[in-house]
Amino acid sequence: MIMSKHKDFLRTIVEEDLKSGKYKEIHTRFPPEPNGFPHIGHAKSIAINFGIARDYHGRCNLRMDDTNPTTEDTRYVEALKDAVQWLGFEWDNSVRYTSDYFDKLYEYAIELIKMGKAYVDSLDEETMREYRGTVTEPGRRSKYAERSVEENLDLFERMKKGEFKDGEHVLRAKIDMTAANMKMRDPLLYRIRHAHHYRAGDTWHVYPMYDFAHCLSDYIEGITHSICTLEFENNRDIYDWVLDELNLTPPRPYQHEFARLSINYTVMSKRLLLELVNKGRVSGWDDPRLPTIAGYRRRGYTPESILNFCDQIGIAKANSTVDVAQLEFAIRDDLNTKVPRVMCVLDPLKVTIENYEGTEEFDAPYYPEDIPKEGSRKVPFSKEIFIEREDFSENPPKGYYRLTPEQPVRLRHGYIITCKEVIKDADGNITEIIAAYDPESKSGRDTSGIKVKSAIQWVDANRAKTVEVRLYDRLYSSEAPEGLEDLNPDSLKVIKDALIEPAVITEKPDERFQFERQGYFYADPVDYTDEAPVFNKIVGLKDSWSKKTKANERAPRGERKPQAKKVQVEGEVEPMSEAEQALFDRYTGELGLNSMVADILARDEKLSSFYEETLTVLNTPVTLANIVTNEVARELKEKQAEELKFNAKQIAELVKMVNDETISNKIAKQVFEEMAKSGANPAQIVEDKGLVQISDPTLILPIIEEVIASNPDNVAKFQAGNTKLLGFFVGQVLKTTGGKANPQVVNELVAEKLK
RNA sequence: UGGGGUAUCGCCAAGCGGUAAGGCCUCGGUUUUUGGUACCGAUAUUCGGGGGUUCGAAUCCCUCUACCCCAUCCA
Repeated sequence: MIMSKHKDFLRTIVEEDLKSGKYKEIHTRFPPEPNGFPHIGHAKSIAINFGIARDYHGRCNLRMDDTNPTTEDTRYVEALKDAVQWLGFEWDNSVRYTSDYFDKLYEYAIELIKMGKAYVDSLDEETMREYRGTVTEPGRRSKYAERSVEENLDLFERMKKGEFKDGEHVLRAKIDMTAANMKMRDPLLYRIRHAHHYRAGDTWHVYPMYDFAHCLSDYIEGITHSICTLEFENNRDIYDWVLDELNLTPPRPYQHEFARLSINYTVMSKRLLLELVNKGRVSGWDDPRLPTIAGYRRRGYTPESILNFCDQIGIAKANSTVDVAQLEFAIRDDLNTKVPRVMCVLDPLKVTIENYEGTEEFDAPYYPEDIPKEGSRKVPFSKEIFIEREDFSENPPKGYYRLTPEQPVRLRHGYIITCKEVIKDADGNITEIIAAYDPESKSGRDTSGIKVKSAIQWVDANRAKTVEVRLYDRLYSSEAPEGLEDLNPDSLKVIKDALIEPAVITEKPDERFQFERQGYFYADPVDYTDEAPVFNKIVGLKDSWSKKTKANERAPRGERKPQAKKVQVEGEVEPMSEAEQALFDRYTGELGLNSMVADILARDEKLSSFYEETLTVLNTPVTLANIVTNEVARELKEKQAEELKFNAKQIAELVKMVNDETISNKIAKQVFEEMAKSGANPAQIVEDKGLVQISDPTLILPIIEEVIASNPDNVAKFQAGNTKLLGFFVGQVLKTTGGKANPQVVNELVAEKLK
C-alpha cells in the first residue's frame, strides 16, 4: 500500500516510539464493547488500529471489552467480528475477551489492596456522589477508606463470593479525593453485580470497571499503543496510575486519543440509532439508510469505499463533522471503475416509433470506453419503448439537452429519434410520444449526420422486466439532527414498477450496476429474487444539470452568500493588584519596557523575580525583559525557578552576546534551547557548535548567488511582484549557513541582488 | 464555574520560525453516444480575536473568545 506523504499524529507517535526503541514491534487493538451494532465510527477506529498495525508490520487484536454483564450479548460479538472481516482485516490470533482476564484482574486488585492503594467502600450510591464533590469543589474521602488491608481483603473476597447484595460495597482506588480531574477522585475499580454474563456465566459476582480492566487488558495482551476516542482523555490519568502503581514489568502501553467520526445528516449515537430501530422508523439495524456497517453493506457500499473514506478524512484531535458528500464521493469513485452500465427506466413514458417495424437487438458493451473492462449484452428494441418521463419536455427550459418537439435525441446504443406528436389525457398529462427514427443513425455506424445533444436510456416495452427500485435519500433533513423530529420524510421512495433491460436479470453480470445517467444500484441481498428483483440505490451520479436547474429555482444568481464575519467578544481582563500595579509602573517608566511586556512580568511573581535577577548582571532592561517574557516564560510554565537548568546570570550572558552581535536572535533561541536542556553556559555552547554569526558580505554573497541560481522559478515569481518570496530566499541562505548568517545582512543583500 | 482538550477555505486536513500541501464541495473549460468519468484551470495576502517577541510568526510569549469532554456502581 502507498503510504501518504503526510502522516497523521498517531503514526508520527508510533514511528517515534519505534525509532527510539521504546517498542520493538507495535501492537494495537480494536476494543469495542459488544453492546450494539458497529457503525461507520467503528470503521474509522478499525481502519486506524488495523491500519497502523499493517503499516508498521505489527499486530492488532480484536478484543471484546465485556465487563458489564447487563448490556452485552453474543449477537453483537458476531456483528463486530463480521464488520472487521468485511472491511478486510485479520485480527491477531483469536478474538480476545476482557472477561477471559477476570481472574488475572482480580489478582491485580488484591495486589493493590495489599499495597494499601485500594479499599472497599460501603457508602451508598447517593452519598458517594455527594462525597465526590463537584468540578469546582473538592471531594472528601469516605470513612471506610480507613479500613485495614486485612479487612479490605476479607470484604473483597466475600464480595467475590457473592455474600453481598448489588451496591452494598465497591472497591475503589485510593488516589485523591481533591484531584482537579474528577476521574481521579478515588475511582471505582469493582462493583457487585449479580447478573448472568453472556460468556462468564454466573461464576462472578464482582465485575471490574472500565478504568481498571482496560489498561490491564492492554498490558496483558502486550499492547503498545492504546488508541481511543477523545472522551477518554480524562481517563488517561487512571490508565497511567493503575499501570504505574502495580510495578509491572515493562514495556507497558500508553493511551492516545483521536476525535471520533461524525457525519452530517445522520446520527452515530447508540441511543438515537436504537430509537430509530425500536420505534420502527427504519426497517432494522441493516436498514440501508443507517450509518451502521450492516446498513452500508446492505445498501451496496463496498469495504474499499469505506476504507478510502476513512483514509481521506484523516485523523486528528479536533471535533469535526465530515460532509456526507465525501462519503458519496468515495463510493462513486470506487464503483466507477468496477461495475457494468445498464439501462433502467424508473418513471416510464411510452414512445411509439411510427416508422419502425419488427424487432432487433443491439450489441451494447457493459463498460464505457474509459473503463478497461470487457463484456457486452444484447439490448432488445422494437416499435414500442419506454423512456424516462424527465427526458422529454414540451416546453424545455434553457439548456435542456433531451427530447423536445424540436430536438432529437439518441437512444443509447440505438437510433436517433425525433418527436412527431405528443398525446395527452383529459387532464393534459402526457401519456405517450409518437416519434420517428432515422435508420441511418444506428449506434456505431451513424451516417445520418444528425447532431444530438444527448443520449438517453430506454427499454423495450415488451421485453423489459419489471423491478422494484428503492431510492434512498439522507435519513435526516437536518444537518445536525437531534432526534426523530429531524427525520427526512422522503428518505425512502419505493418504485414498484421500474423497467429494466432483460440482460440484468438473466445474465447477472454483477450485483452492483450503474443505471446509466441515474446512479449506482445494488441487488438487495435479502429481498431480491429473479421473479421479483429488488434494487437499492447506493448513490446517485453527480448531476450537474439538476443542480443547475435547482439552483436557478432557489437563487437565480447562484452566488455564495457572504459569510458574516465572526464577531469577537472582548472579555474582561483581571485587574492588577496594588503591588503588581506598582511593579508595572516601574517597568514601563524607569526601565522603559512596553506595557505588554511589563504586564506579563508584573503579573507573574516567578518571572519578575527571575527578571530582577538578570538585571543585576546586565543593564539592558528591554532586551532582557523580552527574552524573559518569551523564552524563559515557556520554561517556567510548568516548572519552578529552582528546577530550571539555567540561571539568570546565564540568560544575561546570552543577551550580552546578542547585544554585541556575536550571535543573532535566531541563534540565541537555539542556544537557549540547549541551555534549557543541558544547563551549559551560553558562551560554551556557541563555541562548541561554532555558532558565531557571519556578517561579512563577502562570505554571504556567494551563498546568495548559489541560492538564486538554483531557484530560477522563484526568482521569476519574485520579480513578477511576489515579494513574500524574499523570506524564502533569506530562509534558504540561512539554512545553508546553518543559521549563522546575519539575517539582517542577508535580507539587505538578497533584496539588492534580486532587484 | 475547577480540570482536560480543540480552533488553518463552505466541509475534512497538512503544516512544528523561512513560498499557506492535499482531498471533498463549488465554479469555469476540454474530451465524451452517461449533463457520468477523465483531464486542465479558478477558488485562504491569511491561520478564532487582540497584543508582544523576531530581519521574518499559522508556528514562540501574553491575553481574550468560542466549542467539546469530566461530578454513571456505563464503556
